[in-house]
Parts: sequence; C-alpha cells; structure tokens
Amino acid sequence: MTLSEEDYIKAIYHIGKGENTTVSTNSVAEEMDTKPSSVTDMVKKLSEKGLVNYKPYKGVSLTEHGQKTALTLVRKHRLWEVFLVEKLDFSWDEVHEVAEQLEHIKSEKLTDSLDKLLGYPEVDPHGDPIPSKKGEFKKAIKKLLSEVPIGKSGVCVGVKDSSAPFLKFLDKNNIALGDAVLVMDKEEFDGSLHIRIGDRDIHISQQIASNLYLKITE
Amino acid sequence: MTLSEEDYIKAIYHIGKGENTTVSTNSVAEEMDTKPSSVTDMVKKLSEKGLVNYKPYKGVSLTEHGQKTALTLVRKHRLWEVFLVEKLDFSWDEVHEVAEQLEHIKSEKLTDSLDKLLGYPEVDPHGDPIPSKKGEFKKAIKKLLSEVPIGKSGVCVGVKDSSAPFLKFLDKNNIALGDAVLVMDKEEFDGSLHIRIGDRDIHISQQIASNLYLKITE
DNA sequence: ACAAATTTTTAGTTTTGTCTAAATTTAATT
DNA sequence: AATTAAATTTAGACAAAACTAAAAATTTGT
Ligand SMILES: [Mn+2]
Ligand SMILES: [Mn+2]
Ligand SMILES: [Mn+2]
Ligand SMILES: [Mn+2]
Repeated sequence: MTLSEEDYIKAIYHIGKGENTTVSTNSVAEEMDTKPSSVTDMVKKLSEKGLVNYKPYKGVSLTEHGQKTALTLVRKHRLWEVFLVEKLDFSWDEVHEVAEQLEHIKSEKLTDSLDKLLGYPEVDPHGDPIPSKKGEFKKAIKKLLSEVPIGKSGVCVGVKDSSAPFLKFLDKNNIALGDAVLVMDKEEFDGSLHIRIGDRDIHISQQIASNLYLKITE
Repeated sequence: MTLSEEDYIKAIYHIGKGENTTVSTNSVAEEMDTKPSSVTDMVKKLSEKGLVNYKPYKGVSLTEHGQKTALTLVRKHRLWEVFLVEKLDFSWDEVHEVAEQLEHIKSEKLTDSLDKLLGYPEVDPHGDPIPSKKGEFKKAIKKLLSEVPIGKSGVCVGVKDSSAPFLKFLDKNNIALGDAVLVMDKEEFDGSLHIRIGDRDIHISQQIASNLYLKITE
C-alpha cells in the first residue's frame, strides 16, 4: 500500500463517518483537496486491488478489506496523537499534522508496542475513540455542548472543528480536554450558554458550544 | 525534500564515512540498490538544489547545506533507534528498518522532544554517535575487538556488520551492547580470542571479533 | 418529458523516480 | 600509444499520481 492509497482509504472512511456508506467522487476530492478526475483514477486502482467497491457514476464504498485497512490507519493515527501529547508535551493543535505522517509507518510491532507504552488508551486527544488491535472500539457517546440540556453535566472529550484557531481559542480560555462542564443556563435569544467549568462560571457563544463535545456523565 | 532525495543524501554521507569526501556514482548505486543511471539523474537534481557538488564523470560530494541535511537525518534515524530499544523493547536487529521510515518524519519539535524524552543520548543501539541539534557529535572512539591488545578491556558499543544474522548470533550467545569485555588471550594461529565477558570466559572466532566494536576503558 | 445544471469520467499532459540499451568518457593493459 | 575494459552519462520508455479541458452521464427544475 502506498502512502497516497492509504490517504484515500482513510478519506473514504471518514466521509462515511465510520459506517460503511457509499460516498461520492466529489466528496472525496474535496476531503483530500484534489480534483475529481484524480479521485476517479485512484478509485479504479483501489477497486482492482479489492479495497473498494466502485461502479462508475455510482460512488465508492470500502470492501471488508478496505474497512480493515482504514481502521488500522485510524488506530495508528490516534495512537501517535496520544503519544505526542502524553509523552512529548505536544498540544491539541499540533498533533494532527505530524500524526498524518506517522500513521503511514509500517510495523505492526511498533503500533502494538506503542499501544502498550501508552496504556491502551481508548480515546485520542480530540476525544475520538481508538480502535483496538482487532479493530473494535466503542462508538463515541459524545454530544455537542449546544445540545446538552440545562442542568446536565459532562466531561469535555473533543472538538468538532479541530482547526488550529479554534483549538487556540480554547487554550486561551482555559478550556481543556477532561474538564468537567455543567450547563447552567441557555439564552433563548442567541443560543449562548452559561456553564460552570471547574470552579469558574463562564458565558460562551452558540458558535463555541456547537463545536465542543461532552461525554454526558449524568 | 522528498523521501528519495533524503535517502540519496544519506547514502552519500555514509559512503564518505562522515568525512566530506567525493564518492562515485557507482558506489551510490550499490549502496542504494539502484542503477547508476538513476543516480546520475538524481545527483543532477540535488546539484541544482545546492545540496551536492557534482562534476560529470568526477563524482559527488555534499555541500555545506547537504552535510547539514545528512546530519539531521542521521540524528533522527539514531534517536528513533534509541526510542525503539529503550521505550518499546525492540531488539538490536529490529530497529534499523523501522528507523529507515521514521527518519523522514518532518517536525523539528518532534525530533527535539524525542531527544529530551530519551535523555539526550550520545550513541544509538549500534554504538554509533548521535549528532546534537547543532550537528555536533563526538567521533566514535570505538575499536574492533580483533584489534584490541591482550590485557586491555572495554565496553561493547557497536557492531560493524549490522545484519540480522550477526545480531541474532550475538543475542544467542548473550553478548549485548554495554557488556564489559576483557581480552585475555589471542591465538596466533587463527586469530581467535579468549575473552571475559561479564563473569563468563568464552572463546570467539576471529570473524566474530572483527565485527564487534569496543570502547576502550583503560 | 425536456432542457439546464451538476457530477463524473475520459483523454491527453506533466512531474518524479526508476529502468534498459546505447554512447561516451576515463582508466588500465599490453 | 593503441587497444581493451570499466565507469559514467545520455536517450528513450514506463509507472505513479497529479492536473486541465472536454465529453458523457446523472440529477434537477419547470
Ligand atoms: Mn496521512
Ligand atoms: Mn485526532
Ligand atoms: Mn530512509
Ligand atoms: Mn544504528
């Protein structure tokens, strides 16, 4: 498997949100930042290799084999992200780019030893679940903060928008993964929220709330 | 810098044994397991990029810039080797292949954090010195065991032949990096040695002795 | 149902890195 | 010094992965 092939497999997996749906040529092109014609070419090749199902004009989906490949890549990507944060003191917004390279290193022993070193983590620094060696993982039970009802509380486990600017905003406002959050009140007018985070009461906009994931605790 | 370009730079560096000598097209081809014509093409490109000095029919050498690039690659390669052995329990003979991939990961922060995590090691698992961030390193003061005079002792710091079969032989015979070795006697007839390693007295052939490096201690 | 808009594919190029076969230069021998 | 051998480069071809422009299929709107 070449690096490029792997990135395509991963893109198809991600667009389908983990469930094995059929995705369009254009959506893959957009995700990968390439042209649709390039996608067509690659998808034909992947089809011949038995990694995807492809019918011209009808979209692509992963085969059993492709699915397994995607899970391995996601596993590697997220394990490396944990490594970078836990062992090398990287911050949220720095890990993705490097993990994008590290996920392509070919060594099953490396992946599994890393998993062990990190204590078999179940989620990555963005709150996304890490597939086990067998490809199993708990479907994330995370909810957007904007959809959490008043009175409920949870733990901050991830972001929807993982762009550097947003992550930097969170850093600046002292909102971090693992923080306990209680939804105290919601403004009907603009959807902004009053929340208690740690021991601080703060007020955040709807836009922020709809990009932060909580794992509901009660 | 592409992965392939980096591997060429490294090959030129290694053939020149770290000193900046001019090396032949053929030697690069052999080291890289490619054809001489491919080397010519690549060397032209590297020359245009200012990484090597190249005169047709006269061989290649690294420029200042190329030298620096080579040192960075060697640094990354060897740091990853230490990481694999120290943190992930890889053995001598397993690290090279994986490090060959990891050395190409682009992130200065990653390299330097790794260096810190490992406690700024000075040698890799094969006894080869690791360049510092600034590109400085102590020239190895290692000597082939076969050339150590009778009565002298040292610490096993590396191998000349780093092929898997040889490394496996050492494992099997309980000879490891860091072991203290005393040369007790030498057979004139076949050059074989009687050595004390740890608390064991053993007899090794000239062939083995000429592939093991010691750092002389007294 | 038909025309217009959109999506997707095909055809033809480009760049990178490799190869083979042939030509050229340099080195070694007589 | 001439010939032979070895090393190196050139020329031409190919596979991978991308692109642009044009053609074909599908979807949408009326
Ligand atoms: Mn990637
Ligand atoms: Mn992530
Ligand atoms: Mn390499
Ligand atoms: Mn090494």
